[in-house]
Amino acid sequence: MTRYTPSEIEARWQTAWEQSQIFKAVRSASKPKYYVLEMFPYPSGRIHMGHVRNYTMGDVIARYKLAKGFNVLHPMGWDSFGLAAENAAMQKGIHPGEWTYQNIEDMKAQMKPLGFSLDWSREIATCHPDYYQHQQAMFIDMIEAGLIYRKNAIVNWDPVDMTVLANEQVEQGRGWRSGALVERRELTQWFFKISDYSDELLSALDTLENWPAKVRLMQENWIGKSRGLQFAFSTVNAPDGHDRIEVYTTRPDTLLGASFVGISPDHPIAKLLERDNAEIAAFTAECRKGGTTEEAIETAEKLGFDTGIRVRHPFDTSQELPVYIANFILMDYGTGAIFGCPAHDQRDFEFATKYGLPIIATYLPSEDASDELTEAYVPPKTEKVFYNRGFAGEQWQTGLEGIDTAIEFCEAQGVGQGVTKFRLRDWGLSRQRYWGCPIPVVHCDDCGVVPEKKENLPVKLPEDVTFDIPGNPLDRHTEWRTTPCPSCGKSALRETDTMDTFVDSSWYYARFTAPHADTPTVMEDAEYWMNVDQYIGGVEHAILHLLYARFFARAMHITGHLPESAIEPFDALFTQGMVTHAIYKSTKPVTMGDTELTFGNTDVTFEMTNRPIFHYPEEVILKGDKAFLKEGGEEVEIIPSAKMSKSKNNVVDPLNIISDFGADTARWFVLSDSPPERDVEWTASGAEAGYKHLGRVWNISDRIAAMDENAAGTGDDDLLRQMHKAIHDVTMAIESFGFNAAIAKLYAFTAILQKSKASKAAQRKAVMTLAQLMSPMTPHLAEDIWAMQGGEGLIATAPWPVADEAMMKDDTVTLPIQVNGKRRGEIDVPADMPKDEVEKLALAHEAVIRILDGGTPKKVIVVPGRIVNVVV
RNA sequence: GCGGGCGUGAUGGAAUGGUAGACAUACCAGACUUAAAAUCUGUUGGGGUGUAGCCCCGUGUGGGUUCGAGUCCCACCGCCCGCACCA
Repeated sequence: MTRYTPSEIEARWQTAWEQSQIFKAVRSASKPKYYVLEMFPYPSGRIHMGHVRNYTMGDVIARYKLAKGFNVLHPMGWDSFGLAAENAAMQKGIHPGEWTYQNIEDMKAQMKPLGFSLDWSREIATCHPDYYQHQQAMFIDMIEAGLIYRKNAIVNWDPVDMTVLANEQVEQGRGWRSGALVERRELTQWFFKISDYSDELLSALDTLENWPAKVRLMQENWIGKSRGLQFAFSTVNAPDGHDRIEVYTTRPDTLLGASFVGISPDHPIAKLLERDNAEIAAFTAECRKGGTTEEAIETAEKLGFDTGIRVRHPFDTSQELPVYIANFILMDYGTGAIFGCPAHDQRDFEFATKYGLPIIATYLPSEDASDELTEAYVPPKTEKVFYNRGFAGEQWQTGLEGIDTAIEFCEAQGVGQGVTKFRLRDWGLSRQRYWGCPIPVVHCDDCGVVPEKKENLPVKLPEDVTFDIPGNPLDRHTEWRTTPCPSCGKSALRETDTMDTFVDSSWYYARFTAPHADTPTVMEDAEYWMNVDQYIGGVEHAILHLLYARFFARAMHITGHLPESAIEPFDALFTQGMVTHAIYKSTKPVTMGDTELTFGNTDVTFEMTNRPIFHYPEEVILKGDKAFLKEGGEEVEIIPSAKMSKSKNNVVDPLNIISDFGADTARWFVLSDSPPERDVEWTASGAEAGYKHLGRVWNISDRIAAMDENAAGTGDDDLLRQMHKAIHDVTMAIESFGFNAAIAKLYAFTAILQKSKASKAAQRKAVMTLAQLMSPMTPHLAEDIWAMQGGEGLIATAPWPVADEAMMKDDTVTLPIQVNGKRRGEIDVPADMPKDEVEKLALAHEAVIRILDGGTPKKVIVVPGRIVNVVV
C-alpha cells in the first residue's frame, strides 16, 4: 500500500515547476499582470518561521492569481547591507561581504524546498554593485533635483570607542561594547527633503484604500500636520542678537496661561550661554547624555534650568516669564522653543510643580469650576469648555474654535501668524559605517562637495578592510579615500559615510521590474509591472519603510526613473503577524561560581538567587497542559506565545519541520491557526495535525483513484452542492486574506468527501476541486492528487474553479426564532418563503405562544434567510 | 511619555449588527489491537433543574445605542507593536 511521502512528492514537483518555467515572469500584452511582493529578507543566515509565514502568504496570492489567469510577477531578493554583517566581522573576523554572500547562499538553499512560486531569475542583492551603482546614480540625480542637502544632525557618540552608535547599540544610555555613557554629538550629514512632501504624503493616504486603516492612521500621526501660531516673545535681558525668542504653539488659545518659556538644550541661546556659564554648560552637558531616541527623551526625568533671562508676555508687557532650558524640548520640531502652559499640558504641569511656577487655567469644564488644578485639564479639542481666561471668540466654545479665533485675533494684533507645521523631519541618510552603499560624492579643498561623475560609478566599497578597531574602516582607508576631484581634477577625498539601508529598500520593488538593466529602471517595464498589486510584510514596517518608499517613488518620478502612475508604489498592503512559540523555563539556584555575572563591560554586577534556564522544545515533553523535561522528568514552566528568540531557546527551525513533515505541512500550519494579521503560536501538535490531515487527503485521493471507473453511488447532488459551496467560501476567504478561514472550510469539505458514498465521477470531480482549492497552500500535494486523478497538465496553471451559484442553493433554511433577542426555537422554511408567511409560522411556534401567553407581540422582525425576532 | 493595535472555552481561534464558540488542538470515552503507536467514532463554556426536556449566566471591567451587540459609541484595566542610526 502506498502512502503520503512528502519528501518524494515535493522534490518531484519542484523539479517539474523548474523545468516548465511557469513562474518566470515575461511581459505580455495578452494577459492582465499581477505583481505580488513580500518584504525581502535581511540575510541573517537562517530562515525562520516568520519568513515562512510571510512568503507562504505571498505564495498563496501568487499561485491563486496565476490560476485566475494573471501574468504574475513574484520576485525575491536580499536586503543585504546592514549592521549585523559588521558585527559578525568584529566577532568572527570574517569580511562582511563574505559573511553576507554566504548567508544568501544558505538562506536560498533553505527557501527552495518550501516550493515558492518565485521567479529566481530576477533575484537581486542590495549589497551588490549591480544594484547599488544605480542607487548612486539616482542619488546624483536627486542632488541635482534639489531633493538632497547637508546639515548638522545629532548622533549617539561613544566617547570610549570614539564611534557613532546606532540606537540599537545603546543600552540604558550606555554603549553596548564599551559600557560608556553615550553622548550626543553633532555631525554634518546628508538628508532627503522628505518634509517638502509632508502634505502630499499625507493627503495621498486617502487614495490607499487597500491599505489597513491602522497603517494609514499611524502614517498620518507620524507626519503630524498641525495648525498653530508662531510668534515671538521679546526678551528683557538676553544676550545681544537674541532680543526675540520665536515659539510655536498648537494651543494659542491658552496664551494667557503661559507661565514660562522653555528652550531646547540645542537652541542657539542655550549654546551661547553655555560658552560663558559653567553651570549652564554642566546642565546642557547633562541633557546631552543618554540616547537620541524620542522614547529616551520623553521618558527621561524632566529637567530645567532657569537661564535668568526673562521675556515679556505679548498681551501684557508688564508680565515677565522666566526662560528655562528644558531637556524635553526637541530642536528638530517647531522652533526649538515653547511656552509652557501647566494648566493644560501634563508635562508642563509636572515641570511647573517641580520648579514652583504658577499654574493658570484658561478654560474650565464649567463656569463655577475651581481654577485650582491638581492635574492638567486636557479635554478633547472637540469638547465645549468655559474660557475663564479667553481673549478671542465666545466664552463657551470648543478647543478647535478657541484655537481658530485665537490665531485670528493674534494675527489682527500683529502677534505672530498662523502656520501649518508637520512633525515629519527630513530623512537623515548618512551612516558612519562600512557595510552600506557609498555616498558618491567627493570633498575637494577648492570645489567643496562635488558629486562623482556618473561614468565613474559604481563607487565600489574597498575589499581590504579590517574591523579590529571600532569606527568606520573607510575613514582609515587613505588609498580608497583619495581620488581626483570630478570637477577640477585635483586630489580630493571621498565621502566616507554610507547610505541608510532604508534607501536600499525604498526602490527594490521598482528594480524587480527590470533587474538586470543598466539603468536603475526601464520605463517600459516599470509601466507594465508597476504598481505592486499586493505587498505583504510585518506591521513593524508600518511607518518608516513604507513612508520612505512612498517618498522615494515620488523622487524617482521627478528624476525620470518611474512613471507618474507609480508614485504610490503599493496598491494594496497586508501586514502579517509574528510566529510565536511557548518558552519552557525552569530556575536553578545560583552556585558559588556565578554569583557575579558581568554584562558587557558595563561594570554592573548582579546578585541573583535564582537563574532562569530556558529549554529547547526538543528537551521537553508535553502532558496535557503541563511540560516536563525528558531527562529527569522535572516540571517546567510554560510561558505561552512569546516572540521566537535565540536567547529564549524557543526558536523552531523550518528545516526541521520540512524534514519531519514536508514543506506543505509547514505552509499549511503557518496559515491555519490564526488570522494572518495576528500572531500565530507554533505548536508541535498543530503541525502534526496538519500533517495528518494532508495524509488523509492523499489517502482519500488514493482511494478514489482505485475505485472502479463506472462505480455508481448515492448523494452525488449533495456532494456537488457542498463542492460548489466550498469553491465559493474558499475563494472568498483567499480574496480577503482569511487564510485560516479558508483552511477551516477545507477541513470541513474534506470530512464531507471522506464520508461520501457518491459515484466515482462525482468523487473524482470533488477531490480534484479540493486539490485545486488547496493548491495555493499545499502546492506539492495538490499536484500529486491532480496527477493521480489524471488531471491535464500542472494544477498550478489549471484555471481556478468557479462556483455555480445555482448549484449552491439549499431548498430549505433553518431560521432561529428569538423573543426579545433571546433564542427560543427554530423553524425550517423554504428558502424563498415570503416574510409574512415566515412571520405567521414563527408566531405559531409553541415556544412563542407560551411566552406570549395570549398577548400580542409589539413587533416582529423577519430578516430573510437569517432570523426572526418577536418583540413583546 | 507619545502613536497604533489586540482582549471570546483548557488552548489557537470562528462569527456582512442576526442561533456565540465554526475549524483545529488538548482532555475524556469508545472501536480496532495481546499491547502500544497509527487510524476511526463520539463527548466537552459555567450553573440550575422535574435530565431525550426546560431555565439562568457567559466574548477583559463598567456604562450607552439597538427589536437584537463579541461586533458600534464612551470610560477604565491588561497585553503587544512602533518611536526616525535594527531591519
